[in-house]
Amino acid sequence: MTQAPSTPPSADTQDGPLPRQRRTYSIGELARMFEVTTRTIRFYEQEGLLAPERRGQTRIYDEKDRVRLKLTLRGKRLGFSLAEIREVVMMYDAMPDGNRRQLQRLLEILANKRRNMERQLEDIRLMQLEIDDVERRARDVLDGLHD
Amino acid sequence: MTQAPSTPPSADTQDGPLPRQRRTYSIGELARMFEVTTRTIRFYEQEGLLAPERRGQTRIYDEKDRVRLKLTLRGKRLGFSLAEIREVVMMYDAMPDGNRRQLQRLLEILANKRRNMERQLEDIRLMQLEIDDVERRARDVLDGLHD
DNA sequence: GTCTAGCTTGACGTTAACGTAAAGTGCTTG
DNA sequence: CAAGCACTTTACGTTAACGTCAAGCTAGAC
Repeated sequence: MTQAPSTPPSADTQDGPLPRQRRTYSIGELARMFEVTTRTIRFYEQEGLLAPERRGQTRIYDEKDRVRLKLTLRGKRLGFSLAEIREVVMMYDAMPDGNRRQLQRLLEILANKRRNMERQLEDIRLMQLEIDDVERRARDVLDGLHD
Repeated sequence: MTQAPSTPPSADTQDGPLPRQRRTYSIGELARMFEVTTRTIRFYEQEGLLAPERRGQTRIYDEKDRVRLKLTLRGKRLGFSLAEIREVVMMYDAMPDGNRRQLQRLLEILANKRRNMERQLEDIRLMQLEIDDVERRARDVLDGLHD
């Protein structure tokens, strides 16, 4: 429950115009931030989705890591497996020097995900209609129950 | 691969205005229809999501069962657990004589699912933007690769 | 110092959602 | 009637995604 930023002032010399966005996070911070456990975050690293630096033994996460975690969790909420997410993330990272086949494969995957999401959109639309219907009926029954 | 409706003509007497929608399905038909295995369908029954009639030992599915399976699979695609789906489905079935607390609970669950789906919609929107971005970059790199 | 909070690795446990194999039943088709 | 196919039950196996200890390191607070 205690919130303490991982980098307290530390009264260093040199606090000029430091690269503004160079903030870092501890594993616990990220865990609270996204409401997952530290175990989860370490597991994602083990699965190749994150690769934080180390200060000695301790993991240090930067902005890029945070974004990756965010995207990963979003992917999860949409039902993608960690393996799928990793595939895209890794290809994205290797993009600048990716060869043609890799890039073509990436485009395929993206097209797939797009189709997947189109379907999900449709599913959501339909499911919302169903829910509307069920709710309406439930309310009707409730109204009929004026004791 | 062979498709044969479960109720071949059977050359019975009496083929007048039979209750038009009284069609039934075998487990294999449903499986092919929704591209799941029969194991899956039996599993759903075991989990209380389906309750087909029996002709002897064999399961006979009617239109209502088919719809249930459809809704179940849609729910799955949206990331709901079988337990969640069952809860809604069972309450829906028990509705006419459901007591007030049950119905209130149902409304809660529905509100929850609604929130869930709102979030999914947002996730999809964001994810689509990400994908657009990644795809654009991939294409840029590909274009730069004119050998 | 020593105490605490938060970090580490390692390893086994757990749950959901099926897969898969074995062995038997029942219809219909040549 | 024998073959074949779709169906049945039983039961153990599998995979993903973590949970849950255990045991130990480390940096700052008192």
